[in-house]
Amino acid sequence: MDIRTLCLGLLTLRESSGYEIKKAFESELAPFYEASFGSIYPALGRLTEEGLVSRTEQAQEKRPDKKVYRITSAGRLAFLDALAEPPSRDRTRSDFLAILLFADLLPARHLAGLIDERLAAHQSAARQIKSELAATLPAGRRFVLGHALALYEAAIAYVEENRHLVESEALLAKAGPGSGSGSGSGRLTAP
Amino acid sequence: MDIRTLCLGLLTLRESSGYEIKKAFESELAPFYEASFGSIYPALGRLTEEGLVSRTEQAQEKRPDKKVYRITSAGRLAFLDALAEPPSRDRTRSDFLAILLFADLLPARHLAGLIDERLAAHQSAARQIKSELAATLPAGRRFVLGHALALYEAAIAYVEENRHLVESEALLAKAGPGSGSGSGSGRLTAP
DNA sequence: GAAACCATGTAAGTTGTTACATGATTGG
DNA sequence: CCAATCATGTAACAACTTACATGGTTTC
Repeated sequence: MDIRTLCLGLLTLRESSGYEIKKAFESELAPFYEASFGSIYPALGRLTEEGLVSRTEQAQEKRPDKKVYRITSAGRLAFLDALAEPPSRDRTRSDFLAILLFADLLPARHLAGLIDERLAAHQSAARQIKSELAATLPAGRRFVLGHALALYEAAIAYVEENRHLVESEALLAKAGPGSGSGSGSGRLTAP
Repeated sequence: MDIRTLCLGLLTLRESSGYEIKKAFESELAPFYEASFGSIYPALGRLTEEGLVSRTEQAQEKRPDKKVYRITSAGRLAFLDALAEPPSRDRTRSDFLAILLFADLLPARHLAGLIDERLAAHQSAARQIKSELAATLPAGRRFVLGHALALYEAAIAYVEENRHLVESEALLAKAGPGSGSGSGSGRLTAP
């Protein structure tokens, strides 16, 4: 799903300026999409040309005119079509995991620092989602926020329980065959 | 971390042809990176020019010469430098979650189909990771595989427990305020 | 007999980011 | 007083992907 389509989708929720669309990417669509102004403004321009959104300008003193975009009925239909398409599979890129794959090339204290930072970041993200979940929310939003929270919490738990795998110098070269550890909870090898 | 650097990293594990690097992306670096031939071959060419890898050609009958790449000591140093850089934050894009955010625009049976497919895909991915974890593995690889497994399992559990949020027509318009549901386990609202 | 695997590479195209250009207002 | 917020846009650049080009071999 490209930025253009996502802008259209966000405009089904409420009318917005480009600036507000950016913020919507950072709340509604975080943490599973992001977009910069450099892609949002051209996308809104194209949607306007295509008649999928309409634009009204609100003059403002001492600021550039605010341009408010509203989705048109053609836009709604187009967005429904896009939603009906089979979703392409998730794509993730994680420097953190790439680095940890090569853990044996790095000193344990460096890894410990990286892991501490990651845990702190995830804990703060989880806390923020929890506070958002306290409000009344549309079902889709609630589902998606809860999903993000569940993944953050799983990642935190996993990293806390298994960081010893990459932090013990003695174990860096190799680890014994897994004891199965069926359900992903608990340590993957003895400490 | 760009494809070029990741190729270099994979070559610290073993010497490989471009074709084998592609497969390594699909095993070692899955599911948190991917790359096509169109980026791998040029990356290997550039690394060779820069002296970070060496290339030897193995003539083969009835096939293009196989070109085997080996990392050089300059290459090892360069990769260590890259690993020491602070990791950029994870970026995920998920059409599935984007679609679910707009669940109220879609019929419940369509959503049910999407969710069934996602569960099947995640279950199969989890099964495959479990079988890989049965072998003896370097610590970094084990950590990273276990991480992927933990996230798949958390996603499966969450979706199974909360799909009712988006599948009950009656609840589509809005959901009540959360009962907190502190630790992400359990349902977010009553069924 | 079709699909997947082996094996390399290029060119064109997509999609997006970063930096540039500009500048007032508000909150800590 | 410094950072963040509000507000829009363009141009240059980066990084990939897809499709094209080629073709034997192995497995179901």
